[in-house]
Amino acid sequence: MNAEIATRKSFRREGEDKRREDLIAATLACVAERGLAGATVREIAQRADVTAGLIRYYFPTKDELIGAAYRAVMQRMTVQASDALKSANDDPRARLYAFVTANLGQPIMDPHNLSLWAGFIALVHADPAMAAAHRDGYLGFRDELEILIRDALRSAGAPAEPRHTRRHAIAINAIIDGLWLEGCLAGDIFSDGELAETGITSIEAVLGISLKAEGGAT
Amino acid sequence: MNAEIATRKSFRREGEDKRREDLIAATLACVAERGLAGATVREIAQRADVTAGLIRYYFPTKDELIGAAYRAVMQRMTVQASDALKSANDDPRARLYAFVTANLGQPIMDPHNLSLWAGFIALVHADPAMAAAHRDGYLGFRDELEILIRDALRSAGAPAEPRHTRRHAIAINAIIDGLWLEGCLAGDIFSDGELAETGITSIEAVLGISLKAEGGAT
DNA sequence: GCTCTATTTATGCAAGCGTATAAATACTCC
DNA sequence: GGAGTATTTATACGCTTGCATAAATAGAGC
Repeated sequence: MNAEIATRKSFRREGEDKRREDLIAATLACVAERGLAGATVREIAQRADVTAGLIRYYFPTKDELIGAAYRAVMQRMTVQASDALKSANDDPRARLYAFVTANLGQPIMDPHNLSLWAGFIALVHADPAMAAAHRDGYLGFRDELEILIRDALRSAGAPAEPRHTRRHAIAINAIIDGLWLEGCLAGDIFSDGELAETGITSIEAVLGISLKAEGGAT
Repeated sequence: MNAEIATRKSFRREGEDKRREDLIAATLACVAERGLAGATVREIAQRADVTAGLIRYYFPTKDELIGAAYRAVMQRMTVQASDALKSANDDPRARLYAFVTANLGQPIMDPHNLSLWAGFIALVHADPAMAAAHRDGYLGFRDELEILIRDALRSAGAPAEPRHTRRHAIAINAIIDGLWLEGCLAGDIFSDGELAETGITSIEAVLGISLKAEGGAT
């Protein structure tokens, strides 16, 4: 040991998966706090308690990290919505009901999620890879929704041919997205559960069926 | 005249309004082409055929220019939607119909508009001034919509008390926003007019009335 | 046509950016 | 416990960014 004052940062080696997750989490935290512009390599590294150079070891370029973060957000929201389905998997109409209310409540309907989402959407236009990632996510969501709708319609004895369910999926996807947007942007001007309730009522009107399970389960 | 090679850029003095408009237009062009990140002071200046320093003469800070551009876009979209109303101002239901289809067609439903919008929305979270600008625009839009809804309901002999129209406005705003989003993001996977048609059908279902004028005008 | 000033150009600066690369170090395996 | 390697740190480079400031000039008013 000599007279050097500055000591080198001590560190632990982490598994590859853990590090990637940490870096993505740090990225999301940065974006949530100061927007996409605030997600600089240095800031992300600092938040992950790591030096900036390490990021490049796991992500060849910053854009790849950003893309990975976007996919992580979308997947997280998808998983959260799917979790809601597991809790109420008996009646098809109850399932659709649960899916809608989950998407229009905490933790999915959150300003941070919107910030992240909007930031990425703004990139979609310029970055083809991001655009592809987005389209996949969107179509995946709509497909899942379309199945829920089809089952709910059938359960209510209503016609559920593809040409109907496709249109319904488009419309109901719009209702969910639109209300989600409103809630994220100005959640404080709505009473608790108002948006979810509005969503359910509107969707019932569009489908022409009730989403309250008649059997009375769950 | 001496041996200097580099000549100073010649220029014309423009009126304040003209310059501001040009700079905003250049900003929008930059954002449209390469996203918000592509809208650098130098790039904007070049597109406006002006040197970078001049921007600061009209906009104290770049953020102010961005904010002005945001307001310009929103206003442009609002005006375009209002223009559609002027063409069909007889029957209240026809007016609502026109308003909806205008918002779900060209030139409002355009990827560029979404890019701009998303970029700004991503900023809203971090910038209170931008947030205020956005909320004003949103509430303005919804208020206009609520009036159209109220008149349409009355015209159809349906109840139109505030507590109903408010809910309807929230829901229908969501439908319009959501479909607008879908169309901007992936307009190519929808047939022409499909989204507008879907919107009308859904809104009719939600309101429980037809939007085709019975009298048969326009 | 001269003067004066608002407008515009030109230049530079300090900060922050993403990326590259070499050195250091924690852990694995024998 | 020693050697080897994958992981991490440290440092620096080249670029771009927004912003500041001084010099130049177009056009209005007399």
